[in-house]
Parts: sequence; structure tokens; C-alpha cells
Amino acid sequence: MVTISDIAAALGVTPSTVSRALSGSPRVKEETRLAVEKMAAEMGYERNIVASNLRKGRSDIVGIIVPRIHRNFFSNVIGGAESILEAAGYCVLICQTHERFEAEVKALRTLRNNQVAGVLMSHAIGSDNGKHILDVLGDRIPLVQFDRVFSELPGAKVVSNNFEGAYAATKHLVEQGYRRIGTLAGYMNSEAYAARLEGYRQALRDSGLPVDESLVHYDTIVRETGYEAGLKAIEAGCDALYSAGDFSALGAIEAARERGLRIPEDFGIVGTANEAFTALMTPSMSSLALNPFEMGRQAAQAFLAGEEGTVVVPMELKVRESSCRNKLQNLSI
Amino acid sequence: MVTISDIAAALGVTPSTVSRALSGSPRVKEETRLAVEKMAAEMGYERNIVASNLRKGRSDIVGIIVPRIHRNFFSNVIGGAESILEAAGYCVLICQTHERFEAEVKALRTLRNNQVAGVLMSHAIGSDNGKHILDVLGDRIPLVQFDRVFSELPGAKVVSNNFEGAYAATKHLVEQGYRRIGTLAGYMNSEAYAARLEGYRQALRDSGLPVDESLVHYDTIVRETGYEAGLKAIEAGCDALYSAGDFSALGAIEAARERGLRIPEDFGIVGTANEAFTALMTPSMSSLALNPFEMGRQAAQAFLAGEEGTVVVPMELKVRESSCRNKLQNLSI
DNA sequence: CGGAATAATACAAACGTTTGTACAACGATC
DNA sequence: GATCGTTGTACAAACGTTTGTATTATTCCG
Repeated sequence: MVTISDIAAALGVTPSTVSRALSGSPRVKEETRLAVEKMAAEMGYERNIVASNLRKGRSDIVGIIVPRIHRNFFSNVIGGAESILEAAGYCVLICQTHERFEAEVKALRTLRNNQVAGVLMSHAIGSDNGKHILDVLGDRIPLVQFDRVFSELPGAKVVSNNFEGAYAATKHLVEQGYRRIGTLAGYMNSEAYAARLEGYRQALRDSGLPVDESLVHYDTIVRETGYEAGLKAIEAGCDALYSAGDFSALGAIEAARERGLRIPEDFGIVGTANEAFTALMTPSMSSLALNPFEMGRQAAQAFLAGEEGTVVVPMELKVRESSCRNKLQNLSI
Repeated sequence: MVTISDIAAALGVTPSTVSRALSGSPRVKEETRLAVEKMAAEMGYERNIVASNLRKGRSDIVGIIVPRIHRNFFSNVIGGAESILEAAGYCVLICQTHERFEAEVKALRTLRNNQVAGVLMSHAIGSDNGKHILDVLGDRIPLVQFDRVFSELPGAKVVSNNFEGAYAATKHLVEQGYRRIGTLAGYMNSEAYAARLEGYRQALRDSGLPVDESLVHYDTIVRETGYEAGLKAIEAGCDALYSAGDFSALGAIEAARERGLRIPEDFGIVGTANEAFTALMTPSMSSLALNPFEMGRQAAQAFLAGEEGTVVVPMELKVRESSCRNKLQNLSI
């Protein structure tokens, strides 16, 4: 591998001059810079990033920590972040936590020891607060949180407007004439799910409908639990459900079919996340779309800008057949 | 940050002794090693990986290059690879090519300049051969290719049994009574697609059916091109399609519906990749499942083992409604 | 033309680790 | 007690870059 010293020797200058020339310092003469660049190209020089990082005390690597990389949502966030970071000259180091606290701490350590320029993360379900994050990263490494956020931590945050989204989804069901609307609510230690539940409640209140807590089904995010909760909801006389997840909504649809209910005539449903299958099934499923790619972009941009605020990425209600007794429509919140 | 020199000073030994103690060299006395380890723990020492990498000339980072990270297949491969590499003490640096040759070269350069311990990659459609890969990586950085493979390159390879898979898928269509079976074949500069096409052809031959080259539709991997090719296939009198991709298969289904054909009664289809939506749509779509997580695991293991061979990860034909005029069945190849 | 100001380059010390070689201490052997 | 091998440490030179300071070359002005 050719080094700046080789170039320096070939040109009869010192390595420092070569270094400055290549990084565009105003302290080298235009003529010298051109000569250096030419020689560097000729000799096939490429900067040793590791040495550069060691000297500078930081790298051009941005760490991203997610619970599971192969979940659709997170891989899209990563894709969005990467699209911005790559253009800005960074590369991306990925760590998974598998929802475990210990793995999260380990990932944070790994990233810090690699002297990453920053960390974008969505914390594990297993983490109750962000103390460990602060402990490991200190105040030297900028942090951007997305989706799952500890609001007490410093640094930028990127979230969805879960309250407004769930509000719009529920309101939509009301407008379609459903009157006894339940919800599959997810886990309450996640602020996102909690906000969706509140949005659902508020929409009912604002519509003059009673908020019946027996129609709220907690901890339902997979198909099986959605199915069971769906059966209960039907027995309780529900005619519609807003589900905080798509897979649980799918389970509820199964339950409704099994009970001989037609969708959307007898039973309406809106899911959340806009998973690929929702648009492709029959009848197609209405869903409150997250925008993970955009969240990734925003997180990356927040890191680049070094700003501290909270960015809210709007959700979009995709109205499809499963909730439309009236006409089809598409709402942006 | 505390360094080995700090520890050395605190104990009255030299940094080299500390370094050797921490890396378990037999050249330090057991007693000294314990003292060093204790002091390191007390002072909260963590090895500066960047400095270590510079000195050693390589890092504990493994680069993974994929066309697009948020494609289900690739994010699962990454997940599989990461599960193995993480356990072995490596971390994973991700690069996307967006199917572009130039981006692939840039990614390779980035990884080499970061002195990665190895590269796992699936090349871009835009790359016709692997010369650039060899040029950039040289023979110092081990390479493992997966899925899309240049067989002329050295290093380990992990592939699916595309020929056998496509053969089984096509044979299945024959067994279901379809007689004029076309194919959506993908890009022929990818050996995987080429092998699938051969499997399709061989299955027809072995079934005593004519191989009509006008029923082979090249370069169709997305929904739109699948739709167009689907229309052509229907006009040409096809009653079934084996598609080398799920999205193109979806497009073909649209085309069939538009032409008033019932699925599977009038028109059968089998896709490839077993995307999540295939099982959830109505009618559910048969698909030739890849095993991306396992491929990632195998690729990582091949890197760790430093072996050169080719690993074949079997595909599995998921038989669902879209191809079943007779009975439902599930085939393992 | 002298001297100050400025421009351009050279010098050298870092960054924190690893590792080959040298060295000291010690016990064993003859 | 001199010689030798062994064991444990110290010494010092890397790895390739960046960057503060010193030095030399150039320009400009009175």
C-alpha cells in the first residue's frame, strides 16, 4: 500500500505537505496541491482511514443500533439513514440487540471503542431507561434516537405522530358508521403504543362515543393474540377495531371471518404499519402507515446537523377495503 | 480515556507488558496478568480498537455489500451473518450498491480502506464480472460471495440450489395439469437467475413438454415488468408461469385478473423468494423459498473457517393456492 | 535595499497499540 | 563459580496520519 510518505518522497516534499494538500488545506500552494494530487493518482494512493481515524480521534463511521435488522421497519430505517449518510461520506455500522439489555450495552461499547462519529438507535424492549446509553457514550458521541425514544436523554429524536395517527384511524372508522369500536393496543412500556391508545380514546370522545375500557386489548401485536382478542371483541359486540399492529389486525380478521362476519360490511378494521401484505390481501386492509425510510433519513440528517430537537414524521392512513362501508378515500394526517 | 500506558504507570510496568497481559500472551507471569487485569477493570480501561487495528493492519469489522438493505432477502442474510459474526467478536459494516457498478466499487474501496477483516457480498446487477472486486480487495482481504456469485473469483461461495428449485417448481406446475408454462426469468448476468431458467427448461424437457423460447421473458423482476410480461404470456396462450421473483409474479397475477382469468383454475403461478406477502394474499401465492438467514450464517461461517468451497443452501417449494388445481402439498427439495 | 509581513514548507510530536529484540534475573548444570 | 538456558520485562520501533510550531522563501512597502 502506498502512503503519503511515498508520495512525499517521490515529490521531494514532506508527508505533512502531502497530507495538507490532499485534505485541501489553504496552507499549500495551488501548484503543489496539483502535483500531489497527480502523483497520488498515479501511484494509486488511498488514504488509510484507520490511521486517519486514530490521529483524529474519531471515524467516519456512524453506528446504528436496532432490535432486529430483518424486521421490515428497521431495515427500512437503516436504508433511509444510509442513503443520507453515504452521501455525506459516512459509512454505517450495524448492531442488533435482539431486544436484550445486555446486547444493547455491548453494542454501545463496541461502537464507542470504534470511535464512531455518532450513534442512531432505537432501544430494546429490555431497556427501561437510557442511563446505560449515557454512561457508555458520554457527551462526546452524539446520539439520535428514533421510534423508541427515552425522552429524558439529550440529543435529537425522531418519532411518528402516533397520537394523531391513531386518532385519524379511529375517526375514520367512526365516519364509516361503525359505532362500537375496540382496539388492539400493544405494549404499554412503549411510548409509541401508549400514544396510539390515547389517540384512539380521544377520537372516540371527540365523536361523542363512550370509551369502554373493556374493549381495549393489551399486549396484542402478533397474529395469534390478535385472533384471540378479535374473538373477545366480537363477543363483546364490537363492529370495528383499530389495531396498533398489522399482524394482530390480520388475526382479528380471521376471527371475524370465522364468526361469519363480512368485512367491511359487518366488521371494519384498520391496522398499523402498512406491511406489504395489507395492500395485497383480499379484501385489502386499511392501515396506518409508518414511514420508516423517512425516519431514517431524518435521523441521519439530525445527526449531520447536530441539532437537538424532536422531529415528528407523519403517519399516513391508507384507507382500503377493510374499513370502507362508504367510499374509498386516502387521508394524509 | 484510559490507555495501557496509564495502567502501566499505575503498576510500575511498561505498556508492552500490559498489552501482552491483556491479550493473554504466555510471556507474562500469571501474577502480573492478574494485577494488570484488576487494574484495568478498576480504571475502566477499554482497548482503543482503532489504534489496535492500525498496528495490526486489520480490524474486527466484516464488510457486507448488498444491492439494497431493505429488501427482505438481503436484510435476512445480513441478520444471519451478523448472528454468527457477533458471537465471534466481529462487527458488521453494511454497504449498499443500489445495483450500480460504481457504488459497488466505492463500497469495496471504503471497506478496504477501513481494513476490514473480510467482505461478504452479493454483487450488483450492474456488475458484469468480478474483476473490480479482485482489483480492490487484492489477495489480502478474504471474500465470500453469496446468492449472486462470480464463479471465476476465488473465495467461498454460498448459493441456493436454483436449478433444482426451479426444476421442482416447474415440475409441480406440470403435475397440477398446466401444459403451456412460461417463465419470468430475471437477468441473465446473474448465475442464480440463469440456473433457475435452466431448471425450468429441464423440467419441461423431462416432462415431455416443448421448450418454447418465446415463453421466456427476460429482465423481469419487478411488479411492472412482471405485469407486462404476464400480459404477453397470456396472449401467447400460457396457462401458467414460473417466475424467478415474487414481485414479478404479483404483476403477472394482476395481468391474469385483468384478463378475466381465475387463479389457479385458469392460470397457475409460482413465484420465488417467499416474500411475506405471498402467504397472506388471496389467493395465497406459491413460492420457491430461499433461505436467506441460513445463507448469511453459512457465509459468515465460511469466512471464519477460511475455506474456499461452495456451500449450497437448499430452497423449499411452498405450495399454496395460486398453483393448486389439485390438492395442497408441501415439497422439500 | 532593509525589514516586516506573509506565504509555503519542513520538522517533529503526537494518536494508542503491538511486537521484535534486548536485557536482567534466576535457577540449574557441570 | 562460570556457563547456559529459561522466564519475565523493558526498550523502542513501528502502523500512517494529522497538526502545532519552527523555519525558510517570497512579497511588499517605505
